[in-house]
Amino acid sequence: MLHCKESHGYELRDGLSGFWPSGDSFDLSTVYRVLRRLEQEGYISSRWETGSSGPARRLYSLTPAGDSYLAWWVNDLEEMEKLVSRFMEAYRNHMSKHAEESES
Amino acid sequence: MLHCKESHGYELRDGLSGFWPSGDSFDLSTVYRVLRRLEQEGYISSRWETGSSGPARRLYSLTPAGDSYLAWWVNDLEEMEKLVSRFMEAYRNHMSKHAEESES
DNA sequence: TATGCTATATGCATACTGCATATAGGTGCA
DNA sequence: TGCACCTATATGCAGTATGCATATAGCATA
Repeated sequence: MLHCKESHGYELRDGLSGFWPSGDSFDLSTVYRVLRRLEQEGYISSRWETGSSGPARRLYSLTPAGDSYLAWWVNDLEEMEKLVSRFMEAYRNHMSKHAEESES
Repeated sequence: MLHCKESHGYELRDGLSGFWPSGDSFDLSTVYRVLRRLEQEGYISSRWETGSSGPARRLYSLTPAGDSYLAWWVNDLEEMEKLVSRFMEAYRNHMSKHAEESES
């Protein structure tokens, strides 16, 4: 999301909700803590926005290091996807054999 | 794996390694602790096997509750797979648009 | 002026992880 | 026999992540 545009914690949580089933999402405190950690590690940077309506917002944006980190992270997630699909294949394979044995 | 046949911690770790990339797998202590927890929760049960070669083994097998739990767990994992693939689609979509904009 | 929404932040108890370490039986070999 | 090594289970500890509760505060609107 930060690769698309700079944003703040509250808004990011709302955006994340779209990926979750039936409304539940990250706890807000987790979102803020992840943002703090990513900033400490240099992957994102923040500035305060006071002009808009409502209380002040801490706007985060991706740094070049964050850009690289995102690419690495997505790659890692793809590895995890493969791992899960290897398991699912083994599981379905075993279960169908198991069903055949029960039949006979 | 326990749905296939009863087994012990050391062996389960070896079996798990097959799913991981390039040899790395769960830490053994994690395996043992997960087994203990699953037994406490009633999803698996154990018995000691002393007859075979080497030190005594604690053989675990799936209980009926564990069977149901496995089905639930796989279903949950499928939900997670969908979540990840929703993200990956959004990510690739955004990245390809981003590349187009850089071109023009 | 009081209620509620937006927004950020911290405290706390609980839980999981990796790494190190303890323990102990068995196996092979000099 | 003695010793090194492998199998097997288990615990301690520090670091880290999580959910829930709570604090704080600005702004909107009735």
